[in-house]
Amino acid sequence: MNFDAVPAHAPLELEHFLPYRLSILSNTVSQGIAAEYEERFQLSMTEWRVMTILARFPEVSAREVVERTAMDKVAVSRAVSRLVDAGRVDRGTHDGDKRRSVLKLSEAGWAIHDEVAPLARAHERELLAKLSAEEREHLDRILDKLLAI
Amino acid sequence: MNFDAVPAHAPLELEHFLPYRLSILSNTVSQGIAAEYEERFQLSMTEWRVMTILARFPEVSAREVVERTAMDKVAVSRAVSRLVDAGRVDRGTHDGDKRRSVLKLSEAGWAIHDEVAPLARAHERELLAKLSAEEREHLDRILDKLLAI
DNA sequence: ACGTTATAGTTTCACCTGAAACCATTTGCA
DNA sequence: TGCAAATGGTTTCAGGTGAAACTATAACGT
Repeated sequence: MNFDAVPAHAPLELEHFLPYRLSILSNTVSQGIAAEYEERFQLSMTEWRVMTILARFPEVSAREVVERTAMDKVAVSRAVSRLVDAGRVDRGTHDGDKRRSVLKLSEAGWAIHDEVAPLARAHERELLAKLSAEEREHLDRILDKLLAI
Repeated sequence: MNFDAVPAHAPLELEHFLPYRLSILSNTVSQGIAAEYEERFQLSMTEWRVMTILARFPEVSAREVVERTAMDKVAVSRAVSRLVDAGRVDRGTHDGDKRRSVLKLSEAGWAIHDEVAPLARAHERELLAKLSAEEREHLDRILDKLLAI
């Protein structure tokens, strides 16, 4: 005999559902950091990500930025245009392949980078402060595994 | 004497930067799941999230959905409207407070829920399969800490 | 050498998103 | 009781986003 008046629909429990928890955490963290530099420097998150790539790998093409950020190529194209317009990035053309752009931070771009980078790092430290040293190591290893293709 | 020709700009290493890694992981995972049901059921991720809440907590108001999902109230309002239009959610008015809506899944809504929920769970299992039982426990505890306000 | 195919990057389009303004209703308090 | 403030929800507006189409250039195979 079935005493359940309503069939068991087995609803998802979002608060224990890993993809959902990751989404909440990621949004909270990223928006927390972005909120600081967006207003202060009129800098969007995609623009900032492009800048971090150009800081580490000067003279790359837009395509390499796409590869290194996992961002959409349209998003990168637009972010780069805005950065060039704002005088934060210099865009040249590759010798020998006129399709390719050659991107690097301008002086102004470096100046902003050098202000925002410590700010981002401080946020990360604050987040990691909630964990023990052991947990930080675990998280690092776990993310490595989950992010492996 | 300073032998560094260029000042040390200390660029961020995105691939080791926690907020960035979380963002990549979260997007990959969520989009992987959403890709399956979006086309098959014309169901957006926000709509699906609203449905999971209504599955677990029948007869809630839109405001409660907002509270439980950490989604924007505009996004919830629109998702609910689409779900009502599609006949997947029934929207009534609260007795004694005509501002409040009373939302619940319709028969059609439940039918879709019962197809998508196992699919979502399967994706989560697949993701967690990359980890050992111990790592899964660690991740759970770590997320608890990081998500605590 | 030359036409097909591939690649770098931009534009278009259709949609999603959040902040702010807005409307209706309810609550709180003088 | 009556009026200001708060609340639930929707609409508006000003972006941001990705898929697909497009342009320009380069690479490849015959």
